[in-house]
Amino acid sequence: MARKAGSHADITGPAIRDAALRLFARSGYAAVSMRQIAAEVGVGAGALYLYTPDKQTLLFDLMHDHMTALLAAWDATVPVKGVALRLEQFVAFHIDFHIDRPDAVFLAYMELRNLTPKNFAAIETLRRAYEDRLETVLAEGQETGAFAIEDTRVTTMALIAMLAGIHVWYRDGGRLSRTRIQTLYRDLVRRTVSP
Amino acid sequence: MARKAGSHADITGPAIRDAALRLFARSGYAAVSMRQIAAEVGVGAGALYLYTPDKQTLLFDLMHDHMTALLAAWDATVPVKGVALRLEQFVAFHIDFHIDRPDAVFLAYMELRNLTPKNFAAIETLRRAYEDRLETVLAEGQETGAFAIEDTRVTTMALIAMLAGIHVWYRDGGRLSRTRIQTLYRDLVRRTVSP
DNA sequence: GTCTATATCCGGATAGAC
DNA sequence: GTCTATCCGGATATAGAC
Repeated sequence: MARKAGSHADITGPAIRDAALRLFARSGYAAVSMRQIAAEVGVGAGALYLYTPDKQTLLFDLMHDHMTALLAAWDATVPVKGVALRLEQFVAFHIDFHIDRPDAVFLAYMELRNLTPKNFAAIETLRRAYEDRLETVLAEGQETGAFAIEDTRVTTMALIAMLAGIHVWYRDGGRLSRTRIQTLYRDLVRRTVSP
Repeated sequence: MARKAGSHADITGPAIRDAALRLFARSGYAAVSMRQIAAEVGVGAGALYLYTPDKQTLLFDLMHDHMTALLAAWDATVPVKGVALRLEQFVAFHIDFHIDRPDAVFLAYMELRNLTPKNFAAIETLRRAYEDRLETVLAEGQETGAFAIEDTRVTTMALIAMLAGIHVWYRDGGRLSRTRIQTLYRDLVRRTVSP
């Protein structure tokens, strides 16, 4: 995303990304026009192209930044001792990270088909890397006998899907607090893998 | 969907729906044009409007028919005795129904935001009704002591999400047969609710 | 029942003034 | 750095011929 030095660049650039993220998440990439994004930011449509070469790149950058931030955040956690606790740490981490970024999460799995093939491949690689983080934990627990898992890959996908499903119904200020949700899902996951 | 009597109506009408379903699932509602659908069917774009008043209604009809078929199919199952077996029946049913209709499944949860508010409400009601079918089974098992569930609603959403996630990675002729998948998920679900 | 032609509008992206 | 004006293509939906 090319960015020229100068007056409002530091404000307008992030504002464009924020607006695009919000609008893409709400209405879908294909249904949102560059004019809408510009209007939300308060600039003319032409000004957007000072910050992004095109609409596709704007989408890709949003998704790419989200996925790399997700991976970096998990890799920056301090592993707790014991694979069972490490799994619980993953669950709590995942819920925290995703509840804080509902729009980016929405994009990351709803707009894959609006990426060009090359961009799609890049995001898929990152997504697969995140799945592998969980699968690594499950495989370790399986080897040590801490877990009893029939098929590691299927269990990985099942748990990721279960956790990802939270965003469908979660609302700030709803019936369940974030901590309560983390407790409930920690227990669901634990039961799924415990011997 | 208005339909005039006459020569090719019985062929073209379903052909339009088939093409629209396939294209919407592949590229997304907003990214597919009426011209594309018409070309896929082999008619001019204008001819589509003999079978649907507009693009939105075409989308809604596809989603609505899928959801009502889903509910009808479940309600038509002969309940097995015992709530634990009934839950296993739900898992096998869900997997069968959804694996057979990948495109419709995709639409039903990816294109919700492209529905008008009124159409959205109608589909949401049906979706909620399906969730309630599962929740009813879980609640019954909880009451009889057959299951040990901390929060029935959360467990319902967690299991639905887990099952829905299959479509993300399932491929015909892949590593796992349908029966194998049903067995694996049956066990995952069983562990999630068993006392 | 379908086609061709068209009305009308809106999309992404660019050029040049300020 | 942003605005205004614009190019150009393609969208939905309709009208009238066959």
